[in-house]
Amino acid sequence: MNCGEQNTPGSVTREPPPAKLRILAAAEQLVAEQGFDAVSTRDIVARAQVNIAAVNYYFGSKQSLLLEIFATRAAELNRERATLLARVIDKRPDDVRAIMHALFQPTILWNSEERRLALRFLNRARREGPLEVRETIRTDVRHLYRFVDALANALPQMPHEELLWRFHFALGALHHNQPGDYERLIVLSDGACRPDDQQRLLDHLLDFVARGFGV
Amino acid sequence: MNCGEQNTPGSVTREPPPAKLRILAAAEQLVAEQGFDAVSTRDIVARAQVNIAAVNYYFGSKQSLLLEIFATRAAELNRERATLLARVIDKRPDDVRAIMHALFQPTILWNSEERRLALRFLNRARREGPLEVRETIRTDVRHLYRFVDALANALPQMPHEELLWRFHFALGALHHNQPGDYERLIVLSDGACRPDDQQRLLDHLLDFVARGFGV
DNA sequence: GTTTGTTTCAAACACCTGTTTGACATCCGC
DNA sequence: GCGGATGTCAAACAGGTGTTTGAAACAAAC
Repeated sequence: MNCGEQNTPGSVTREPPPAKLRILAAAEQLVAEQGFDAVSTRDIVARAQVNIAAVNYYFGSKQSLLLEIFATRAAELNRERATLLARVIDKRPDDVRAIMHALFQPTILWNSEERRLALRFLNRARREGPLEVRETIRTDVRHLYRFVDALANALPQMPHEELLWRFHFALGALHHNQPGDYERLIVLSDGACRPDDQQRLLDHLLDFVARGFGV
Repeated sequence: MNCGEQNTPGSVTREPPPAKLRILAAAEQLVAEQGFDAVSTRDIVARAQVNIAAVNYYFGSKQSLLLEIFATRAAELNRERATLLARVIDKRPDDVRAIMHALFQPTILWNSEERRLALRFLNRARREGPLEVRETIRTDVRHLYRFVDALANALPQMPHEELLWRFHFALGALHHNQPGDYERLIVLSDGACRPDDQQRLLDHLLDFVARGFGV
């Protein structure tokens, strides 16, 4: 029997079967590499070595599958950022650069292929994802409020609107460091600037943004 | 007869027939509004009120049609930027903010719906366009060299690599001001920051970037 | 051994995609 | 008038899309 309505037809206490995990991994990797619209259900099941019906059996639809991956990865990222920020607020609450470091570091410094794919998937979702993803990103800004509050605390003399503009531009500078964005920098600098040198990129980015905040 | 090989089967001296122009306009508008992958040939011909075969008759393929729009609009934008830059170099060659103003202004300040759509199309092309578009953008950086040279001239003491990093981040801050990017700013500021107020956005952006350049 | 719930499978479904065809209409130069 | 190039059209093409079906396989429970 199909039970298409349920997302996890298996007993809730038992761990999900390998097939489900393989679908999640395959979908994430393919979307990260090729983009949201370029990946078909058949591409996913081919890589996961699973029958075509498995996607709808386990996730209800292709879209639900991708939304689940997005929700999982976004929560992971926001949790990591919040942890880093809490540490900064505890020790150096007036250090604007340290606050922005907590925001930037988790997306700039990655040390495993799995993490690289997860971040790439998230960025694809932001830009190419279905309307539901975009809407979630647009409205769910709770995790960003923590950073804005921390910045307002560190820069008490700055008008709030001014602070938010600068925070917005800082996010722009951050998000511009994805494949497809930084290639022109490599060409322009004739290879001198290497965005794949993560630590160096992070340093330069934080320098730029801290100056933008006026500190 | 079809003459599928030629892009402009009509006599080259005569102006293109209304049908061709209607296809160009319809394709640009639809892609600007809905994205590269979301628009089908049939969507385009429906809006242009043209038979389905007209796209391939006039442009050879859907992709060629979109590439032609991209090339036209990109050339327009770069020409405008170059004109503004030349004026700045002539009058205030040391004014970093003025140089960046020449780069930003044409994409931030637009005064017609037609122009808004053209800019939106260009941004869609950058992010979602076919590989050929991405490759063109990546390699054709001639128009950016003028700005880098102007900046290097205005900031002779700055190491070139440093300058290029900052230029790169400035482009990131610029490109982040598109629908889909700035919505969170509106939510975060509870409507106080209005990215649709073009002059205000441009001022804040130039403030931020100029500070980022250390001037 | 039978029953029950879960998982897998080949096949098909209905629909959409970009592109092509060949016939028909139109217009211009001669 | 005629011939040939130019434009338009309905129809079909070949292939891809996400999703569904119903039967089979499997495991554990009784």
